[in-house]
Amino acid sequence: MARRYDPERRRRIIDAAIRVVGRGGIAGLSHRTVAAEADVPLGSTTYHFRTLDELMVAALRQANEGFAGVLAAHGALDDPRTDLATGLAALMGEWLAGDRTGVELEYELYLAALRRPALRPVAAEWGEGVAEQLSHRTDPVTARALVALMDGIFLQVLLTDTPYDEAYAREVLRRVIPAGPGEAGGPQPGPDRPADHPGDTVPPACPRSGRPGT
Amino acid sequence: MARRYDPERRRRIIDAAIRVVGRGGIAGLSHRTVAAEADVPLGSTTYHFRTLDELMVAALRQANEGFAGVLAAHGALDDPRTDLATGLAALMGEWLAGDRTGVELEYELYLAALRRPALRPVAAEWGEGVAEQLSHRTDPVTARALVALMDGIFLQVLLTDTPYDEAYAREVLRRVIPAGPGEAGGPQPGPDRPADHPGDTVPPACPRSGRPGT
DNA sequence: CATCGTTGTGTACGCTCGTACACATGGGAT
DNA sequence: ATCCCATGTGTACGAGCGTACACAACGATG
Repeated sequence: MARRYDPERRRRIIDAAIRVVGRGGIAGLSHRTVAAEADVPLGSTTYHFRTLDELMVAALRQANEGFAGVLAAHGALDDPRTDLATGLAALMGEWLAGDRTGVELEYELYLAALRRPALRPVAAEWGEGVAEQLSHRTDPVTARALVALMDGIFLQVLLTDTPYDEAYAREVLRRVIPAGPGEAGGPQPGPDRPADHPGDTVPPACPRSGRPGT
Repeated sequence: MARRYDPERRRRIIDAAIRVVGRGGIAGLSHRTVAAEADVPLGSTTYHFRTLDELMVAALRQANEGFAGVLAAHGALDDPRTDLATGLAALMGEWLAGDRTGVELEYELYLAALRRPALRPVAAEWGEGVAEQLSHRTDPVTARALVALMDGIFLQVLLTDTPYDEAYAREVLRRVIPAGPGEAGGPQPGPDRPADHPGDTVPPACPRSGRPGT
């Protein structure tokens, strides 16, 4: 039974693809390299994934534990007493300090999606995931801005080989977050969520909650 | 020494490489495609550029006019009376409105630089170029933050197929810029808010354009 | 038991790629 | 004039690629 039909084959191929991309980038991804990494015959990869895009989408979606996963793992951000900028800057540092394979994978996907429409939904999902996590603490506009800023900071770190400067990240993140009533940057004493900030002339952002299908 | 036949050979190859990358992405760049585009024999491209990385560096450096070029072309940013956030948001819109080849090329470079160390300096240059332009108006920390934020916003626009929201960009850019002596650009809404364009209205934020299916 | 169709495997074809290398060309040095 | 060598060109080779396709294994079905 298990001998013939191997439901783990598919998963193993996907895992191998993630390792291949993590090691050599998307450019190094091919049916053969994945087959070799997964220790399955070439025909097996082409059977389960007719096209490379299909394999890429499956792999990258499974590796969905990017920064959004780090955020979700630390419920700390849900605690309204912690400073959001400080927490985000710390989590960014944590993510960058570990195995950078995940970080590189995420941004490789981001940038590869520029040319491959098939990857766009997956790339968009990640940003939305982070934004959704943040929406518990701020308004949608700020959440989107924070995502954009963090993306830019990550890219700066990855592309310039400069070490991650957590204090700098904390500072600029704090600037984006509209100051609540009272102190600026400190823990928020108010019990209810600081949703809107007055004088905000920006239209409400698109919630974009739909999840694209496979 | 005296050039032999065609001193423009090299330049023509570089131009062809830029067109090739702009059309099909870096993935479509090869000695042969460039040779075909430039209408020169294959050996000519390999002679002038022994390796593909070398050709890429030359091409991308030449195409490095990018956003820094747009900034430089508009001396408007040097005028301290204009609001920096407003000006940047407008220039971003201008860059995105035109031929997007340049924008895509820029971020294509980013992608390639993630995995190819040879391209990293070129990628870093463009960010530094923008930061330097900005340094005439703000401190280095803010300049870096603005670059990061703009990168993130560009990526959001390119990846989600949402139209560029200039009002949103202006708002979040303004938050990053600390309120200075000459200009009031900070998040706090002071009594005199300069350079508020009366004309520009906000486009509807949720077009939810059809997502690219598989 | 015989048959069939789904699932998995091995191999081979045609293509593009980077690279190497022998050859052509013509201006400058002698 | 003769030679030299930087410059330019054509071709060929091996590697890796996506894809196609014939075949093997095995559960379901009659």
